[in-house]
Amino acid sequence: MADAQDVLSLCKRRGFLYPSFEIYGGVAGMYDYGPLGTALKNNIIEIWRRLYTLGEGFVEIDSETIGPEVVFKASGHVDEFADKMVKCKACEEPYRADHLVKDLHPNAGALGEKEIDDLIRSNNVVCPACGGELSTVEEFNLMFKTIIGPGSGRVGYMRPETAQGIFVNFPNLYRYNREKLPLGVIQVGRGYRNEISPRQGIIRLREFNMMECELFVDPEDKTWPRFGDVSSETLRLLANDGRELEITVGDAVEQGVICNQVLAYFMWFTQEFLKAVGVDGERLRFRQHEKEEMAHYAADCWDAESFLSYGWTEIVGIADRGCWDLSRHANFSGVEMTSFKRFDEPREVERDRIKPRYDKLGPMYKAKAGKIGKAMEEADPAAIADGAITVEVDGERIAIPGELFDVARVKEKVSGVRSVPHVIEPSHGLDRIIYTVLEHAYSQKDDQTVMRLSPTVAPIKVGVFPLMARDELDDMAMDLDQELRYGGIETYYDDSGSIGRRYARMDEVGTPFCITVDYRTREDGTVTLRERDTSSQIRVRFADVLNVVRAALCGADLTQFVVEE
RNA sequence: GCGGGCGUGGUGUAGCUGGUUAUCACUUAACCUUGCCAAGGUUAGAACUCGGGUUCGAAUCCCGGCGCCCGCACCA
Repeated sequence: MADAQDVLSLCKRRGFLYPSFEIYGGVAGMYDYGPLGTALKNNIIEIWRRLYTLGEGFVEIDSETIGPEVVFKASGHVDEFADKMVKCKACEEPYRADHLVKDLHPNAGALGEKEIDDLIRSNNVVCPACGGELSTVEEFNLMFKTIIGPGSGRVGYMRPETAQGIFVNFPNLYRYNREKLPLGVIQVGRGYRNEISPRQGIIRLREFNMMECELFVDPEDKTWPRFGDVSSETLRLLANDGRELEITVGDAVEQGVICNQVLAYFMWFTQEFLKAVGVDGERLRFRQHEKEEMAHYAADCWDAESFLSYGWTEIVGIADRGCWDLSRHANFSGVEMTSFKRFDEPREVERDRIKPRYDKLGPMYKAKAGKIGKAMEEADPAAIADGAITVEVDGERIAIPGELFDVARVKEKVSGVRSVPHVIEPSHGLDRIIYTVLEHAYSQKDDQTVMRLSPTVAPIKVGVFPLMARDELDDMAMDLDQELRYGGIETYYDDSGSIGRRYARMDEVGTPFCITVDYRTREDGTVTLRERDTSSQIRVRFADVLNVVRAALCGADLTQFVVEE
């Protein structure tokens, strides 16, 4: 098993990762991607993006990373995403308020600020360190707070997830999708969480990269068109009833282990993505959240976890967020966040409706009459009690006596229903995926490090060397190098030191292939192609190189290109 | 955030009962050499985590900040 220190050390040495602001001593939970890390990250993003956009027909957006307070009020992050804190007035020591009173209440974690404050006052709880008086309870929110605009502008927050940028755009996107579900929207970007104690390299960052997908589906229909294609594929699950199972996607849904087809399909989809970028399938599983572990918005949630030197680590969360987000934004914004499902045929329904007698309402309720009438029309006749209907107008409940309305049987044509879509969210921690890919690729061969990165994600695809940096071998190698680069293949030209050292250097950064121009090249126009994991070589024609490399990067059989000895 | 451990070239380290120009290896660069897997030679570059204190003198002792590791807590 690779040691995290070794992996991180290599990452720094070879330009995958650098601790941020290192010359100033660094900041915990912040890392910069170096040249190779950035290339690796871009490659992973591109694979992910293509799977979702080209593969599933989803659309991609790019939204703001700062949002006004109301967005995160609605999302719940302002209230839920915070710890309650008190500080000692004497020594300034901060404490988790709910921890100080946990012996005074059976469920201290669930108490509000005021309740905890009352408990502290009535029980004379003092600072555990110095006995000083405690401040009132404050929230320590894990979001970074800022001000939008100069002076006392609006309060804003750095987004803790990219998801909200998609939710608040739902009406636009639904329209873009020509008012049809399902609607899949993806976004790649940064999120910010002011972690209390970030650790473990890039596993827990304060500023981190996410790839999120919000899939809006009909709440009544959580089937998926391509589900049949994958139902016999297997998943490794750890359910929250304690069961560990290898089970097919189809059986998991049938037996109710995974609650619906969409969720199950995207768990499989996630697994295929992760394997494609180089996560070891043997070190991958899906763990279902415990009921109390579930986020404030989630109805069901499975984490894809990879096994690292840190232990099992969440790298993707796949949640059924239900209608939570859209409902909340509808409430807070007053904008309708629904989809409209048209019936095949408009249906005629007969129903009773309340018809207000506006001629009598007017004189009685004056200015309010209009609003009251409207509320009455929307009220259900079944709610009539003792001959009167009670409606709520501007927060006031008013009982309207029977003589002010009639109940009439009406025929209505209904052409469909409005409902708030449910959201299935595969949310990827990109930095954690990158780290997993690096650690799973890390291997030792005869005391040397070989990064067995898959060709699709490797930052450098081909090392190009002249066997000797003379006798025109270097000129030929440089021509070859340029041809490959112009052909869209990332290369690395190297003519320094021994050939073995150059191979080793490429092995260490995960370059899958190396091409060497040697003396025979001058004679018969062939070069050697060396494969990283086996060190085996084949000889191919100089003129074929671009095609050979393209085939090799796809893992295709290369025998047709091999020149006999 | 708490408790414990630790910070020396790019990496890994020696020195740390204070005292010349801070040890060694790998790495990196240039040149020579080298006819396929980190060969060799010459030369060069490169470090005491930061700040304060004690002292004639601090990599070394003391205090604090920052960072890393382990445990607890936290983890949408």
